[in-house]
Amino acid sequence: MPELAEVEIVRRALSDRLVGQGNVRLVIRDDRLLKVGVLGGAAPIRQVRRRAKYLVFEHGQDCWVLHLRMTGRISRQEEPGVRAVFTPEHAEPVFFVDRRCLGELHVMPRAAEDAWFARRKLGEEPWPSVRPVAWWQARLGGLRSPIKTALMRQDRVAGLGNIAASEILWRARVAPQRLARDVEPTEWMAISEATVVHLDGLLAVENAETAYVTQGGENPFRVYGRRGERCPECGTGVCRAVQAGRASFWCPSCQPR
DNA sequence: ATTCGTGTTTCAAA
DNA sequence: GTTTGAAACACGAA
Repeated sequence: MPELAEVEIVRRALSDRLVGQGNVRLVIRDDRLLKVGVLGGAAPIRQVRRRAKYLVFEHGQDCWVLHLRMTGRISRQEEPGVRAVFTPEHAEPVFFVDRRCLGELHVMPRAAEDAWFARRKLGEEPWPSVRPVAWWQARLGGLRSPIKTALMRQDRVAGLGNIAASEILWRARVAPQRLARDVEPTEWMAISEATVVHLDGLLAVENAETAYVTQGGENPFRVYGRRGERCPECGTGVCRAVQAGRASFWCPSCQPR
């Protein structure tokens, strides 16, 4: 479940295992992973950065942009679904696992990175620092769409996905159906703080170790995926509805419309 | 045995 | 501007 926090966890893990470990080669096993560009040979990886949910590797003169999409993750072990393998000269290999094969790798000269991201039109990041109310109002305040849908607008605020949207609104006590333009300043503040609390919490719990084993654990979320279960705050049954084609979860008592 | 739903983002089309 | 559906893909659950 590549939430923003998990992408950051993966970034840290890959940075630890690939930077300063001599020449690194990326061996692609499934050609569908490489969408654009030609993969170079062995070269050092200078750094691993994150932009929204994209990972950016500086590899020699090239730049690798990797997106985990829905099921991409890393592993230290050989296992079914391995699509590529990072092989550093002086460290153990790291396996990129992606059961659904929706992950994407784009290879380009480093000079082309800015233009590549400019085409994606990504908004600014709402994390790790708490953004002021005016920041949210300027980006989402005028939208006529529901706040839950607005939070996922990558061109306005980059990095919040379907899970995060439900979780943040639950913490902020704002109903997902409320229109973004109707959200009050105090509610924007709550959303802003909830964003940081939510992501910091995931980051603290899912340390670099668990990032290697994201499957099989218990649902770490408050309302996401918990239709019918009791709200951890008040005990009311959690509701589920589809908004813009995506499942939303909320507590009708804590988040009145 | 089919069909449905699934964390991502980007399109086209209504 | 907003919303919807589809697409990329594989697989477990209903």
